[in-house]
Amino acid sequence: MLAPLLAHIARYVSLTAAEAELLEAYVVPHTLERRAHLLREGEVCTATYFVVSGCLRTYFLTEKGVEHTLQFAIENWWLTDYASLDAHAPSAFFLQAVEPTWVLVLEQRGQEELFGRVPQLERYFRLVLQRGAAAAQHRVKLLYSLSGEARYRQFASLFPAFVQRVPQYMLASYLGFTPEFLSKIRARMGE
Amino acid sequence: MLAPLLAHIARYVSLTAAEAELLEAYVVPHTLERRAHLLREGEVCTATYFVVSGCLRTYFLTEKGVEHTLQFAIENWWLTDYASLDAHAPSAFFLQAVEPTWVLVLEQRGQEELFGRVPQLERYFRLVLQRGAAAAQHRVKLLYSLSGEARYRQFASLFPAFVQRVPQYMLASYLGFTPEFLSKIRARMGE
DNA sequence: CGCGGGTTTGATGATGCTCAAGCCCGGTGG
DNA sequence: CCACCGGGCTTGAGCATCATCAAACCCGCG
Repeated sequence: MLAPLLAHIARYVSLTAAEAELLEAYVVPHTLERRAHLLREGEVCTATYFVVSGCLRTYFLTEKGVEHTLQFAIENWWLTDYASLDAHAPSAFFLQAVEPTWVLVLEQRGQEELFGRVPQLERYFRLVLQRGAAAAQHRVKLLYSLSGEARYRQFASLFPAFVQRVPQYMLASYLGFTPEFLSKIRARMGE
Repeated sequence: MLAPLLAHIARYVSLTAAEAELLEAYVVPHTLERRAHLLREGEVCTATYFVVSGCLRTYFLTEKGVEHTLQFAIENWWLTDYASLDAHAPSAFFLQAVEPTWVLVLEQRGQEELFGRVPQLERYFRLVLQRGAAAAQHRVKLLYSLSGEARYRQFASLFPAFVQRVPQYMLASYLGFTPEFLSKIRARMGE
């Protein structure tokens, strides 16, 4: 069932019933357990993933083995490693399910053909990427303008539910500091 | 003359001569003096800009008046504020020429019509955005995995010419630290 | 019950900021 | 042609933020 994807697409462009059916041939549903990986460092990324329910993240490891989360993707977000996808090169990142997650898989292979047949989809993905670019700019702006503690406060007030869903160490690594420091922030906020 | 843009487009998709001519009607050349602005905080962004020669940057100001550079765009890069463009909302950013710069202006208005007539352009911009998404991920990875000094060393070794072209305070604000600190790094590297 | 991953707590210290002063150098006006 | 700006770069002292390391703790799960 790809109804959630069709609903999301409809926010940006309109497809005919025939076009929607065409799309169906290119998209495969897949379920993931908590902590399951879609991609590991060194592998070549061959698909983009649409989150129907649950949550994915992109992270990488430093030489010392420390995790850093680059991105979370919740319902209605697409996630992939574009650098690896484009260049057919080994990825520097991991793609992982944060919790039990239901995704739709769109393989890169054959995608150009699909877009040739359904040009509205090419527009849809352009708009999705545009939204992603805006989000990335906003992300860097936050990293640069706020202190670690202020970033946490803002994030927690914007997405209180999400803070509950995600392990603290992932959140810390997303916000750009250590789990120990996050713990100290929370202690200060508690009193 | 939009030959440089056509050359760049040809790297990704192929246009017929008629399509290239169509594009010409939508693109306006514009020259900018050093430090001239294309967009200021609070204004609504209505176009995307292609750098033919020179250099643009996106920056913003904190409440204390400190500048932070989010992005540089040199030859063959597109730059805009997608958040403002999409939502027709006041921008949080400034777009500015770092040096005398020659840009091509593609107004948002009428763009959908253009893409309707030349679907290959929609693909081109999707691919440009994909490349931008990859660059944004890489950027955050660098911010998270390297110290300030290491970021400067890496940047200087990758783009030695660019370090010459740009004022140090802009570079510092792009790399995520203060001009004073950059000065101290350089002093240490000198000896 | 015990194990183990995740979180907490505390001591110590490095990284990079703030503030303030001086300096270098290109541009402008007298 | 020189004097004087003034913006940008440099230098230094003191300090805040946040990392590191290590130990204890908590709690769900086998």
